[in-house]
Amino acid sequence: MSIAVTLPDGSSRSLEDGATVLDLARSISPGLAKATVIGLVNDRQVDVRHALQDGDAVRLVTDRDPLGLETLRHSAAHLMAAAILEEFPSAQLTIGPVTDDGFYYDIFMPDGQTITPADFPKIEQRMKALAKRDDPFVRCVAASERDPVFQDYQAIDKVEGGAGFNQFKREIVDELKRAGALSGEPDAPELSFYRSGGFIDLCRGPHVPSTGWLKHTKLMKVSGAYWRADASREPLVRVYGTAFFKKKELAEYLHMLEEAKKRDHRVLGEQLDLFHFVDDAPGFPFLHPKGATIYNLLQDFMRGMLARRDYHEVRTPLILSESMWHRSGHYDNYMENMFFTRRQVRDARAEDGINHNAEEDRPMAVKPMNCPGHLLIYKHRLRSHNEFPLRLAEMGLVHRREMSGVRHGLFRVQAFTQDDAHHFCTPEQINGEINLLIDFFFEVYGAFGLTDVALELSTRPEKSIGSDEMWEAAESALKGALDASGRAYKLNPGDGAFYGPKIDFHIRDCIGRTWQCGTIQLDFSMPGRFGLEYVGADGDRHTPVMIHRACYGSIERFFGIITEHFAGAFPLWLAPVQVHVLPVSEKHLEYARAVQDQLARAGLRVELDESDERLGYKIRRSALMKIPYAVVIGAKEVEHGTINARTSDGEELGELRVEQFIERLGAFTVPALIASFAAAREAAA
RNA sequence: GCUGAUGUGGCUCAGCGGUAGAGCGUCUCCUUGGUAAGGAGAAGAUCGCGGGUUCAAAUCCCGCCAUCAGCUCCA
Repeated sequence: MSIAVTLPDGSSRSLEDGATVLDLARSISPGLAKATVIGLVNDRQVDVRHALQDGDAVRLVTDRDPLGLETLRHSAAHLMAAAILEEFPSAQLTIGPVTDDGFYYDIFMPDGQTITPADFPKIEQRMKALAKRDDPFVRCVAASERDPVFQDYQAIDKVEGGAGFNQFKREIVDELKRAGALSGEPDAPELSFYRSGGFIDLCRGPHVPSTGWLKHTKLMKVSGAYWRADASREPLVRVYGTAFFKKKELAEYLHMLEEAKKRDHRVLGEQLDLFHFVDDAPGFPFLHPKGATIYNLLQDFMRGMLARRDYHEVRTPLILSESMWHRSGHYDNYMENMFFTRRQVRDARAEDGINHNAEEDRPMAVKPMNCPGHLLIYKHRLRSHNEFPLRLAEMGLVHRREMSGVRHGLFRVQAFTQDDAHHFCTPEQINGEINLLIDFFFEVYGAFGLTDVALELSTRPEKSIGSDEMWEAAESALKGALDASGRAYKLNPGDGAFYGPKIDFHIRDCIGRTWQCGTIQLDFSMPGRFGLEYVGADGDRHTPVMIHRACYGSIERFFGIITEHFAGAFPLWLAPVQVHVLPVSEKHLEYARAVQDQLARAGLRVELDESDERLGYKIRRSALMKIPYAVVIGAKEVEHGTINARTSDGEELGELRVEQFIERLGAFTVPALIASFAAAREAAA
């Protein structure tokens, strides 16, 4: 007797009757058998010991699969729960799910007991011992509450001194029973338990084959939580941990967290005097001179890139009438995130002399997006297809209300500048525009050394405007352009903008974190709502297609991202101060001023340290401010008419003439940088 | 929005019922110095905001605001 199963590539494999997922992996290769965490059988997750049936479609999930890592972490949550029960026998387990970067287990601690990070070493010790035993995770399905497994389970997770087991698991079991578990019906949900060594937990599964897989775990922190996330219910202790397949991966993750802490742009923003926030303007950054320099350079660079691609820059108002936002659909879809104006009128009859509810004949709202403004510019006169593709760009300042608790430095603010643009074109031109944009964006990110960029295609969300046909056409247009570009992309169903599907650009920084920056959104809806038209070659009027796009996304946020990416040591062209002139003593000030002048005339941003400090101190201060070059001026330099340069990380360039120094710097202005790109492209072509 | 923590000179923090402290930064003076911290002195604070308790509140209680960490659910 044998059975046949199919694999994702469509091939079929025959196996002995009763063969398991693991047997299937073994039949392919021993390496695969070792790496297989779980199986996906007919789209259902199962343990490797699950017996296959004839005709099953099987995918083997390995340690390289995100789902494999999720499974590992779920199993690690069990391991931690077992260790915690050993350490705190009266603890009652509730739920222990996986999160983005690890797992947690919510635990009820009776009698005012608690778990703190001070308990972590003991718990981790026990987890290590349990992992070392390499106990298999065994799935057991209970047929009834009298089932021995159920009885065993109750013996472990019981309320100390009490008869039954804990009320939380009881609730879950009762819910499952209501859903039909233990009913004996053929399609009833199973009431399953997982046994590993002496520990049993109620669990849907699946799990890694054995606890030996769980050697690389770490407890991270504790926080409070409530049962069922309901503040009126029992408070629980939530213990967080993380787990990886390999020791190296865990070490890298911990190192990344440490690095991220060191690079925190909010801290660097203070240290490097870039920006700050004040309580009375929550989520509204104040850019200091140095921060504003970087912000302006980011804009300059983008403008340079736009100039080579036939964009027309515009400026549109911050505030438009509310009716405009009704028409655009923002009012209905985005109201909670918008700022509205309110008219205040002096009124002697009012209690405080002000009428706060003065009637507004034209209520106004602050723009959360720039598109309506651009639509109005388009609409100002009749357009012809000969102008297409028409690309309107704007460094547009938008305001968006954010729920309290989500603001975060420059990453999540309430006012930010989008490097926004809208392309108006014919349906036939979509493909070309999308491809232009993809290359464009890659070139921009490359200028910051951000070369690891992933694309995602997001489709229609629940809350959306426009007909089914429109969405279908828009989605297939984007997909077609992406396929034609030959670049890999991931599908992200239901995550599009309310007016159209989009392509998002996720960039990976130098410590491995990813950030969504660029976006290209196709919109078949807004032009119609605003009555946009163009005269086609046929002399008839048509509705144009509109593409919304931003490359940095938010300049403020991008600023934050590169601050962390470079750890504050910005590349020369972006450094707010590029050269720091440090005279050894007052006696060399005059010559130092001449050097400063010469460097500034060459287009460098130069600062002269006139303070009455010793050289060592000036160098230290210069290096801490991460100014790329320090130029030392002493008696020798004055005499020779030279300078003595060093970099912020201590590399000495030695004594040289100012012209020689400047020559060595390469492209340090935005125009020079952009010209170097053009030269590189020509060389490649 | 929810949970927990925090809010003291420009910055980082100590003080936690009894006259507001330190370090860094700033300013002044001395020093004229060669590649990551010379010395001395001074200025600088309605202790987040508003109420309350107390003879007395930065300190205790309540509310609000802001910040930080996390969460926004089926084993």
